[in-house]
Amino acid sequence: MATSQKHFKKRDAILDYLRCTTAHPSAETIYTDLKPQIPDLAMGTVYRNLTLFKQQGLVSSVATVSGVERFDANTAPHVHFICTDCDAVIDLHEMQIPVSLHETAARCSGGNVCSCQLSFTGVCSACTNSMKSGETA
Amino acid sequence: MATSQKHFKKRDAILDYLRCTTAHPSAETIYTDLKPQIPDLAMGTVYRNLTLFKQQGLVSSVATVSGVERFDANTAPHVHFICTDCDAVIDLHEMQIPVSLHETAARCSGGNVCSCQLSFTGVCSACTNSMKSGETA
DNA sequence: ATGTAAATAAGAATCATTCTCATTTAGAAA
DNA sequence: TTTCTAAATGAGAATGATTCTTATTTACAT
Repeated sequence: MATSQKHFKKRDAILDYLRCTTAHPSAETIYTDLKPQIPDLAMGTVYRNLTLFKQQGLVSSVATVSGVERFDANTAPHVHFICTDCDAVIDLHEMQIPVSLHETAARCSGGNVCSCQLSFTGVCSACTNSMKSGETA
Repeated sequence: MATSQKHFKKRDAILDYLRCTTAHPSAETIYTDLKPQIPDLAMGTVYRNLTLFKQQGLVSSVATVSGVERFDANTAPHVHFICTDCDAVIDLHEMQIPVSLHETAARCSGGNVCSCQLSFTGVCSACTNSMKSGETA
């Protein structure tokens, strides 16, 4: 369980779900996937806890894809690839964001930098391949 | 005027507005700012043309800040600073996105990369200063 | 047992965005 | 100049994601 033992069943389930996936799910995906195990889960609970996790720094919002916010329990800065075809948000593990960028940004902006996002948009390998083999959209 | 001379008065006004600002406005800001000059402008027209511009590659969506999409007529890849306090989206001109990153992303993802976004989140210099001098939020 | 404060369910409310459809417009054709 | 046509638009309805409200439930402390 993620936090204490008190009355945080749903909260813990949501955080655990996020910690066990690299799919960068939306609130609705989290809800849909947890609903069978937790039949009395409500969408409001998912949103409320996601907001809380963001405030606590346990979860970050990595992108808004097709108007839908996507979440990640991996709050370390890392690089994402966003597919415009299937809306997948994929980690690019091999790529690193140079720490120096952070400092440069702070200097250039004159403000306080607290996070950084680098993302590439395009068509993922799966979609590229299915297009080649002529599947219907 | 931005395109031809036909019946694109509103369209051209929207594109010109975007080309003359570095504020990365939302659809609503565009609407509000143009409304005095173009009293019969409708929100639908702003959204419709923004969608068109995106398809044409004339404008890109640079971020979603507090649930609102922000637009930029500068489609060259560049770095942004997003203020969590005042929702400003500010260009960091001095910073460059290395072209090599693009190629690395294509290789790592195995897909086709078509655009890239690097943004830093934090509190901008203006907000940092007004906090120091103790203004009310 | 009872009280209390936090967590939740349910659904209403909000807000950004998209859609529909009737109207207007600019240019082409007659 | 009229008429025609296709694209652009205005107005407002519809949609969909997210937030809010309120009553209820829960877990723990008393």
